[in-house]
Amino acid sequence: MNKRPATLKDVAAAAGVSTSTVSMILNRRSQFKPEVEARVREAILALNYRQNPGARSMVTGLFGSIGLVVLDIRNPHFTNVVHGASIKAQAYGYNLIVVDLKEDISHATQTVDNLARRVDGLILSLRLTEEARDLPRELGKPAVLFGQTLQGHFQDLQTPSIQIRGREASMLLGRHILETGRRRIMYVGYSRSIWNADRVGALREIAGDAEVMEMSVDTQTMEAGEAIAASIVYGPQKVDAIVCYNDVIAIGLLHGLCDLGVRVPEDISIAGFDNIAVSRYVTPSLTTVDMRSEDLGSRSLERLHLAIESRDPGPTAVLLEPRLMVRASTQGSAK
Amino acid sequence: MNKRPATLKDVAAAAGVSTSTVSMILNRRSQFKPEVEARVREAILALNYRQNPGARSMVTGLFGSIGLVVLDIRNPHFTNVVHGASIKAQAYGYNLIVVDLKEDISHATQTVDNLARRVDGLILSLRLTEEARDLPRELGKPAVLFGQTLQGHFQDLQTPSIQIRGREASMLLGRHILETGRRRIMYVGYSRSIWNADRVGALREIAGDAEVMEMSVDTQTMEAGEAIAASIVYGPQKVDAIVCYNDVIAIGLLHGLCDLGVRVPEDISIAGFDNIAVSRYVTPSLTTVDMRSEDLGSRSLERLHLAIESRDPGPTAVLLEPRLMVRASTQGSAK
DNA sequence: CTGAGCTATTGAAAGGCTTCAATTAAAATC
DNA sequence: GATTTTAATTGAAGCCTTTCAATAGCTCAG
Repeated sequence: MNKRPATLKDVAAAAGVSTSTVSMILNRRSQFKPEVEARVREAILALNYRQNPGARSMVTGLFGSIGLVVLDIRNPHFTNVVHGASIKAQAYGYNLIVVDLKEDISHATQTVDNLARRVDGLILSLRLTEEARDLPRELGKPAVLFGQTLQGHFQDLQTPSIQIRGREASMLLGRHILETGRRRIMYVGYSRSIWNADRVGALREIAGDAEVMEMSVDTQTMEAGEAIAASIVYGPQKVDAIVCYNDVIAIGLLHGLCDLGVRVPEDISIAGFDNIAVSRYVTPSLTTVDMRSEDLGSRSLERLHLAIESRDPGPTAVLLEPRLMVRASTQGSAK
Repeated sequence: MNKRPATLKDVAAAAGVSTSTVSMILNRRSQFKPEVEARVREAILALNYRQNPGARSMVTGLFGSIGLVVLDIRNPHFTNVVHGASIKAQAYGYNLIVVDLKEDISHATQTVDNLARRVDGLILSLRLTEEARDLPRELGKPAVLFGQTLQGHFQDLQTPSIQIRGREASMLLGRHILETGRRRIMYVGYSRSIWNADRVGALREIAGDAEVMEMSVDTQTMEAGEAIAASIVYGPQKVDAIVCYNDVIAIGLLHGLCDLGVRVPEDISIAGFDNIAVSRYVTPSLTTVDMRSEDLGSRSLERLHLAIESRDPGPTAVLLEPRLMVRASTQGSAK
């Protein structure tokens, strides 16, 4: 039942040709008599032969796998990135090795370095290059970075990247909030994020006479968002709108506010980033900015595929436009 | 910059020993003079040597990877399974190759068969064995199945499995709903699920004089849940409680009901399965049954690890207990 | 009919690692 | 100090595939 899998040699013997012939046919390297080819294909089927990936990778240096490193797979944003990448990976015939850092970026260099030895290319969160700027170049493997643009960073990257305009995203959201008459905006950031300054900066730039305040949570969880509600409501600063680092935090916070009897959006309006699936289904439905999570994943994989085949490069950095999704949590003017 | 990575031979030369010695040390196969070992380790560090996984796998037949096949990674239930598995994978030093079937089970056999050739073991959704009963045995690789028990199935599996008691889950939820005085229960299933009969059966078994009705949706999305709301509210049958196939559908449906002006839980109470993170954060918060998603993943990987090391078998099927999570969506008696 | 020019096919090497039997060095015994 | 035991180390084979130079088999021009 658990018999040794057939090898190239077995197939060659069965078809009465040399192993080279079989290998050539498998890799479409040259023309063969149709009759020979048919005989070989038949033998392959009969023996249920599959290439031994180890042996193959030893000589070609290729693995047929791509490594995808995400910060936290439970965050639907990253899940969607994985999903997008997975679709394309399947189309191109790659396996996807998913590494979940679980927000612990400290061993990332080590992890990525290890991963690099067993894949044909890597898709990495832009965030990682902040820890180790030269990481992608030291890998010796093609890599693509994905994530949000960061003012003054990532532009000179040698490594190709799929980036989504971060400042535009903030401004889209900020303008919408200002248009609804809000004047005291709280930005709830994620303390370990490198984008906080960018986000707040963009908001302040368009704020005019409105005030933009700032605070942070320590984990990207709904619990963290919920926990912060009281300090906003009972804090010293009056607030009439909240912009959260992402939808996960926003949803937690939204829930926390409602528990405290705050009316959303009448008393305080609230919004997030990412446009995760559930945002439309919380109450009130959450205004957010679609950060193109799935596109980030699929385009990264496409770009990486090109790099692996060493075709093109094409533009090094692809910029994606965020999309504002206005929903109930910011509808209606301030009272 | 992109110089050839160091090989065993390089290390051996640098340390002044044979390649066998280095290999032995790396695989802790026998005792060496501390001094020799130190010299070798130093050389490894100095040359930044890493084993070539291809070459290694060729001779050992091992890959250092595990394949995890899920039905839909965007469903937080499966995301949590991946997360649980990922934690243990990291602990044991495996890479996790995640394959997302995207609910399309038709090519599963092919996909899994391919995957099996490049991993040391597989973690598969129990659901797959329904398509191809002997799949795990034909793989020639250790496998672990995970998912819900199904009356009259999966008990005689030769393959180890981590199963969660499905009927108990339904009964836990059913009893709770009956205790709140509901008498007309609608079960909203997923049309492609093989567990519908089990779920409904379990509910009917404890229903007494209460009525259990049944309908289905075609995709496991919030949209699908939302879309079905009207047909429940305006349908011919009066309903005072809804049990959904999972939280994703339940959340969509909950939203749809609220849009139609139905008061939850006063008019209709609603519950789901899985206990995904967001269930606590929708309004009203959703009663559900925790299906131990993360444990399913982590225990599957632990079990698989044992099988790969060919230690034990231990019990073939591990049964996990579901946990009822009572929240606002079913609180309070029927009006 | 011969030899040149192609084409279809093959032989053999290479790639990096593990393993087992064999060798050498060290330790123990008398 | 010579000999036996035991421990530390190594040589060489083998894993399976790809590739490149080389061969064999044809065709065709002269």
